[in-house]
Parts: sequence; structure tokens; C-alpha cells
Amino acid sequence: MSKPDFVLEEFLPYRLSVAANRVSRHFADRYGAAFGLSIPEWRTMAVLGRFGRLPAREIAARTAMDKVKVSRAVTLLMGRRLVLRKADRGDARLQWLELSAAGARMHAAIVPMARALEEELLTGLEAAEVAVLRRALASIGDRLAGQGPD
Amino acid sequence: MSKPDFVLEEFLPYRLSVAANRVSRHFADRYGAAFGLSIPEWRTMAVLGRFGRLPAREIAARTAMDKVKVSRAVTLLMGRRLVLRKADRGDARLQWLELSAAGARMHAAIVPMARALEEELLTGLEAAEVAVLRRALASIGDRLAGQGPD
DNA sequence: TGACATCGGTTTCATATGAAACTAGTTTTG
DNA sequence: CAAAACTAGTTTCATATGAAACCGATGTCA
Repeated sequence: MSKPDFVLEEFLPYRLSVAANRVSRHFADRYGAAFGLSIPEWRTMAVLGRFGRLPAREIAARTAMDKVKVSRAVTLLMGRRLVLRKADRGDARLQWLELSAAGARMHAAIVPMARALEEELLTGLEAAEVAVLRRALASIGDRLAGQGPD
Repeated sequence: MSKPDFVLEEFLPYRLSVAANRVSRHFADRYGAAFGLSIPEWRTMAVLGRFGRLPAREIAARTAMDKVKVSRAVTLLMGRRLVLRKADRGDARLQWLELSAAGARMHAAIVPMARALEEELLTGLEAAEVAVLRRALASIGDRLAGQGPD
């Protein structure tokens, strides 16, 4: 009559956390070994590569990172001459960020690796299952959005 | 002719990380507010509640946490008299851990809350989708298992 | 036996994190 | 106009993390 035991291994938030942590570590290892980039740096490169030129605030919004993380990632990437910073003409608070030529070259190398890693992760799952996974992650993420970054 | 842009928002490892981080924060807030427990402490309570009595090493294995995290969580829980430690008769290295009466009472209160939180998270998803989500997370997690804890 | 590897668990130490304070510049509003 | 409120971004500080060193205790094997 008593309720079944609570089984941590079947608790979805736990499974989600374990899977995400393993993926993050694996990816950080790969990016780290190949390009010397941490995940915050990698995300910054990714959005700059796509959007071309963004203020730091936008990088934060588009990578789900807080502004402190972005600030540190950008400082580091500028130190490596992968990212350039230009002041805004009108608003002295704004700093436009963009990839340098070297940064763009690295970005071009990063993208195929990212796609390959994603592919590798999803082998064993059917296309329909991947679609459901995407939908589910979006649903879960959206439900808890709006509290803050990351 | 050129490849489509790399879109971070659609990159599965990114979506996974964002969803998992939001869930973790949300849950940590709730457990924290209701019971004053961090996630490592909560996980420890959960497996002790289920298995009754475990050495710290087993807690680590069953919660996907490293032994340092477990050691700290246990120290804290013992300080709050939620967990008791007993030496093993044969092996002086082993310490058996179990919930105290107060710990068991807290565990009994934690479980329904955990179920409710899981439920809340999954509203909007059909049962079949949840099943696929479970399968997908297991597949992804397993593929990257064996590297280390968490 | 007596080295030597191994184990359970704790401590140390260097790094990552993010909330809150801060700096500088801009907008609002009375 | 001059507070006051707000924005972009950086710095500070207290906490969380985990790799590696460590401590006893056991196990192994010559």
C-alpha cells in the first residue's frame, strides 16, 4: 500500500543534470584541447561569428550567460587577439565587439567541430526522437526562463 | 552556396545546458527555501532514504557526485543531526551512513515535493514525449559515462 | 613477513562562479 | 537645469568546486 520508493536514478531533473554535466565536460575537454577555449569563450565566439558585431550586453542575452562571465570571456579573447573592441560613436558606455581575422578563422574551424560533436552525441537516436528532445528541452527551459541568466 | 550560419540557440548541447542549469537553480531554490538543503545534500538524503544505509563511496556512485562533494554534504548533514555515522565492525575505513529519525522525517517530506516539482516541469509534454526524453537523456548520458563523476 | 599498491575518506589549494558594489556615462523628471 | 534613476561594463568578495595530496587501514604478492 505504501508509495513506491523514490528512485533518484529515475528522477528527471537528476537525469537532466547528469547528462548535461557530462556533455559540458566532454565538450569543454574537446574545445579546450583543440582551441584552448572554455565554454564561455566558445559561446562568445559562436555568437560573434554569427551576428558579426554585438555589444557585450547582447552577447550575454544570446548566450544565456551573465554579464560577469561575458566580461571575463571577452577580456580573455581580446588578450588573444581573437576579438576586437570598438567604442560606439554616440554612446560612450557601449563597446562593440567583433571577431578579428584570426578570430574568424578560428570560428570557421570551430563550427564543423561543433556539428560533429552534436552528431556524435545523437547517434543512436532517431530523427523523430531528436525532434522530441528539442521540443522537450525548449518546453522545460521556457517554463523556467526569466529568472536570470544561464 | 555557403553553409548556413551556426545557430547557438539550436545547438543541442547548449539547449541541454541551459535547460539543466535553469532546472537546477529552480530546484535548489525550492529545496533551499523549504529544507535548507543544497543539491548535494538533497541527493545524499534521497539515496539514504531509499537504500537505508550506505558507505560514502556508495553515495558517491549512486548520486553521480565525487567523493569530495559527498564528504562535505555528509559532514553538513551530520552537523544537523539528519544523518548518523557508524563504524564498520570489520573494516575500520568504512563508515556506514543512515538517516536519523529527524532525517527520515525530512526525507518523507522531501519526496512528495520532488514529485510535484518533476510534475510541474513536465506539464505541457505528453507521456510519450516524456518517455522519449528519458530515453534520450539516458542515451546521451551513457555515451559519455565512465569518464568520472557528475 | 615486509614492501607496495589500493582503498575509504578528508584536507588543501588553486580556480570558477555570481551577487553586490562600483565606475562612468546617459536618460528622465520635477 | 540638477537631482534621481538607469544603463554598460568591471571589480570585489565570499562561496562552490574538484584535482591532487594526504592519512590510516587493508590487501597483495614475493
